[in-house]
Amino acid sequence: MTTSEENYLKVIYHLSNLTPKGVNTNAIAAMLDTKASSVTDMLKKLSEKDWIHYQKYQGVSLTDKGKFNAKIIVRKHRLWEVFLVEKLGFAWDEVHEVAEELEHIQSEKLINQLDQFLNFPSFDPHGDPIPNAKGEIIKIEKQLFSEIEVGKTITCVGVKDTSVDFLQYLNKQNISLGTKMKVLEKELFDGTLKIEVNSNILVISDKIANNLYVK
Amino acid sequence: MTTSEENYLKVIYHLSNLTPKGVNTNAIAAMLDTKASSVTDMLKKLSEKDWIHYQKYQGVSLTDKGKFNAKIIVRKHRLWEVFLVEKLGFAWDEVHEVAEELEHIQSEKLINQLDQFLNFPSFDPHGDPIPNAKGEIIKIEKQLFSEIEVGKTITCVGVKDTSVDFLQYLNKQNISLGTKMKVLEKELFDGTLKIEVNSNILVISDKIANNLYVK
DNA sequence: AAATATTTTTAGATTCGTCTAAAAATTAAT
DNA sequence: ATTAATTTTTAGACGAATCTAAAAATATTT
Repeated sequence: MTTSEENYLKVIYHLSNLTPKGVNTNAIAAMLDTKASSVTDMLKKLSEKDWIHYQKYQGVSLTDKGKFNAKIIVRKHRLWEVFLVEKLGFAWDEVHEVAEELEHIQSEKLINQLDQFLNFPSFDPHGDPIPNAKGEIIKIEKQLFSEIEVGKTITCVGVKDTSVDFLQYLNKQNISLGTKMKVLEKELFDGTLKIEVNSNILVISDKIANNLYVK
Repeated sequence: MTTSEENYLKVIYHLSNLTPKGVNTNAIAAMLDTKASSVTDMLKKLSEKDWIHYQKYQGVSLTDKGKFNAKIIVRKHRLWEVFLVEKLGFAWDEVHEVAEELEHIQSEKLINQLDQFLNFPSFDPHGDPIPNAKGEIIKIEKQLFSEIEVGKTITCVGVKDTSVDFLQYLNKQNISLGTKMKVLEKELFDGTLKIEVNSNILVISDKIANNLYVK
């Protein structure tokens, strides 16, 4: 499996979890920062290898084989992220790019030993669950912060957007996994929230609240 | 720098340490398991980038820039090998292939943090020295086992050949880094040695003795 | 020093993943 | 239900890294 093929599988996997029906060519192209025509070419190849169901103009979905492969790539990505943060002292906003490279290293033994070395972590530094060697993922109930009622106190358990900009914004506000936050006010007009974090009052936008998972 | 370019630099670096003059096209091709014509193509590219001195038919040598790059790749390779053995429980005959992939991950921070995490090791699991971040390598005096006189007791400090076959032969004979060995007899005709290892008597061929570094 | 063998380079082709531009199919709007 | 807009696919090309086959340069042998 080439690096390029792996990247396509991973993107289709992530998009499948958002789009119940088939995944669009254009959506894949946008995620991979490539052209729709390149995507079509690759879809044919992935279909040949029986990793996706593909019918012209109808969008794609992963086969069982393809889904398993995708999960293993996600597993590798997230385990490496844990390694970088826990063992090498990286910040959560520094790991993505390096993990994008490390996830393509081909060695089952490597990844399973790494898993053991890290004590079989269940979540990566952004709160996303790590598939086990069989591709199984534990599902945790979590809500978007934007859905929480006024007066409730919740704990941050994940981020939806994992971009450097967003993560650094959270750093600046001292929000990280495990941070407790109380919703003080919610603006009906634009969804802006006034919240209490670490005994400070903070105003966060609708967009921020829509990218924070809490419990 | 592409993976392919890195592999060429690394091979030229290793061959330069054996061949004082220019490195041959054919030698590079043999090491990379490719064709001489492919090598010529790449040499032109490396020369363009000022990583090698190249004149048609004259063999090549690394520029200062090229040599530094090569040493950083060697540094990465050997640090990853240490990681695999020390942290993930790999045997010394299992690390090469995986390290060949890991050495191409592009992140200065990654490799320097890894170095620190491993406590700035000086040698890899095969006894080869690890260049520091500046590309400096400590040189240790060591001899080939084949050059040791009868009656002397020495310690294994490295292997010249790092192939799986050779390393597994050493495993079988319980020879590893740090193993003490005494030369009991040396056959003049073919260089065969009779030695004492871990209170056992062992006969090793000339070829074995020529691939073991001792002190 | 000429003939032979070896090494290296060139020329042209191939595969992979990508691109642009244009055509075809699908979806949305009037 | 046409027309218009969008999405997707096809056709043809390109750069990177490789290959084969043949030509050119260098090295070796007699």
